[in-house]
Amino acid sequence: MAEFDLNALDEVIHGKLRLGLMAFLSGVDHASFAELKAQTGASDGNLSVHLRKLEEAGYVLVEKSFIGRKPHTTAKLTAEGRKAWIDYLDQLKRLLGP
Amino acid sequence: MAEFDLNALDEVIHGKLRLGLMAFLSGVDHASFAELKAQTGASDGNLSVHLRKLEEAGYVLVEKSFIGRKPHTTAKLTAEGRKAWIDYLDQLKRLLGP
DNA sequence: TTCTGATACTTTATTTTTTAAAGTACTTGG
DNA sequence: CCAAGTACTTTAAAAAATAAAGTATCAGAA
Repeated sequence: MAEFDLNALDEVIHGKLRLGLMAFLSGVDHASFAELKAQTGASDGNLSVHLRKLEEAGYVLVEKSFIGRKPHTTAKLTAEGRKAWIDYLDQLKRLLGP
Repeated sequence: MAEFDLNALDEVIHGKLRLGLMAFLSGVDHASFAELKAQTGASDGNLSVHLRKLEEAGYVLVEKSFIGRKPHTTAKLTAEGRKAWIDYLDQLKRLLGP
């Protein structure tokens, strides 16, 4: 009964944009909204929405501050997020085979 | 401007269930509806829908025949599907890093 | 100084996907 | 024959992704 265990693939991470965000964030300490936007090519709206989902899942920590009067958002992986990322990668490898 | 090129990730393949189907089909010559269902754990409805999407994309060839009076469906990757699969894997590797 | 365009976001609405539910058709075991 | 199971498809409902519009600030040009 050795199934291809699809349910083990983390939904939250699997979405394309979020996958890109996680991949990028896994390689840096933190990143700004603008950096994430440039790296992933996402629209503002998309980025905002998906960043929030990752935040709600506890995978990224989003910090909002002001530079002068302009809002400035930075994101970084949480410990939980890093773990989820590693797990996701493991599952993917298993799924994709040898 | 070296972006994480998310758009290069094939939408059709990326969906979880279809990813599982492609992964499984890439390792066998062909498979029956029942085998695919067992391997992926998908419900009948889901499998039917996603199999059709893969078919519409030209990635799998679905053949329907009768064994006695019962319908029997088998699926196998097309050449195009195999290529798309390899491309997908390449893109994924690139995205996920080193 | 006032207008224009750009940055930095969020919220809401629209569309697309995914999943779940129900339905059809046939077969097999009791 | 009847109940239960296989093998699907179709339709409807839920969830997700994308796009559009809106708020607020800033920076440069007229």
